[in-house]
Amino acid sequence: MKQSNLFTKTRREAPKDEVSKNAQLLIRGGFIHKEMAGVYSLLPLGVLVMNKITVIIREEMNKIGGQEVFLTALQDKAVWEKSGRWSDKEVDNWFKTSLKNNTELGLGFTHEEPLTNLMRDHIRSFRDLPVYPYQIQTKFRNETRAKSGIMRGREFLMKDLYSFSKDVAEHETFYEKVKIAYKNIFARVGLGEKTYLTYASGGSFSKYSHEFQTITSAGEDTIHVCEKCHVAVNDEIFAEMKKCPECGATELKVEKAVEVGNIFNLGTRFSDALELSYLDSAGAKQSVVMGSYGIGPGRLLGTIVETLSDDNGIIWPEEVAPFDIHLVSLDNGKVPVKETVDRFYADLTANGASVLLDDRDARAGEKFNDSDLLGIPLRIVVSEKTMNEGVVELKNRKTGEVRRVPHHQVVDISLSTGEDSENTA
RNA sequence: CGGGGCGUGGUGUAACGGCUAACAUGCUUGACUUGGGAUCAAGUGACUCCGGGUUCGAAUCCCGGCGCCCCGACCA
Repeated sequence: MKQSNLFTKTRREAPKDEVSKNAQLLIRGGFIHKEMAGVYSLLPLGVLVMNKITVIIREEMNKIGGQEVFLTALQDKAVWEKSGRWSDKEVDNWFKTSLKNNTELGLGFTHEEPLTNLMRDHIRSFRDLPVYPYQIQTKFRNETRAKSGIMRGREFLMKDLYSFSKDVAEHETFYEKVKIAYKNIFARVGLGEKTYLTYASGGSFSKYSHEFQTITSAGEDTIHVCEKCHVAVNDEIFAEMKKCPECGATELKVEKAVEVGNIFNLGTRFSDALELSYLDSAGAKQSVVMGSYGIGPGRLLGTIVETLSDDNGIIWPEEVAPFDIHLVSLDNGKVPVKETVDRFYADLTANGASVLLDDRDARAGEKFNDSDLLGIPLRIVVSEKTMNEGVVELKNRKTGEVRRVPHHQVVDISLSTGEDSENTA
């Protein structure tokens, strides 16, 4: 798209009430708008990135048998009373409201109960299992303190996958598959290196649960990292575990980290409470074994910015960047820059690249600064200078590497540059 | 929810209880420019968060409300 058509503006300074790097850069670049504390709207650029993230998540979920559903935000009190989680004593971050006739409703902070209840319509026999529905939608939590920009809000996008299995063995097989799917997701969004499978307290049904923690000073959690095994132990259980659960090493590195995903064994907690059962091949009634697997796409977005930016702005990984290429036109009217840029735009787009064309009537410095701030992986500059040499300038946002490429090779080289970095991500 | 800090043009800041609330940036117009937010000129833009109070006089002091940030507690 043409940058002159983009209604959002970049700004030099972040609002003073934003301290976190993720919100500062995302606001300065025009990706998000703060509505109130802990509540952010996505602007066009933010939507582009968020869609990239959710597409990756969907692909990986579908690959392991996930089936997407879309559940309601308004929640039925009666369903939650069955599991005992309607009470404010059990769950203190409910947003609750009511109908005109005073019937109480909740705004979903999670969806175990309604989904389990819904699945009763579809699970009768062992032949109906296993099944893996998932959802990507807004959750509401009345946090006593929103903080860290978009990392901990009161309204946020969440992906939750739920597994319904015949027995513990079947559940555990799937649980391991999710671990791999999650690793794929974090690698694809550019956080693979810094994200650790982390052992954490498990609740009532298993000794441990697993979190995925990304190392960043903006994180709220403390983890003990085993570099050798690329796993970590959450501080909350480290006193008891004392070592790497995989190699037994006791000298672990203490890091601040943010929880970007978690996988949970739910056992039969919800299936029993909501009477979700099936008949086995012998005709006997059995409890369904459940698991839940969350990733917060919004928190992921914040974490990417938090960990992959530099002093000049954001550095988007290839797969989540709002555009593949930032085509910057420096047109002084002396040589036909515009015609050339338009041709590259058409050619690149025709070959499948998404391109943001900076066609604004602005000075080079402003355009370069904006380009760095927006963080599109590849910048192509066309100016009088490059025109006179019959080349364009390609600059890699991440490495800073600059190459001059003859006009006839621009499309090929630009597209392959993207693929290269994708493979090494 | 406990503690602390803060609310001034769109944004970032300044202003002893006392002149027309200042500066930068943004935005508009023009000039000159065209490879890292250049320069010059002229404009635009604020009931100083809201409501009370003290005072001859309040952005400034006091009370209440609302909002925002930070630390802690909490976080399926």
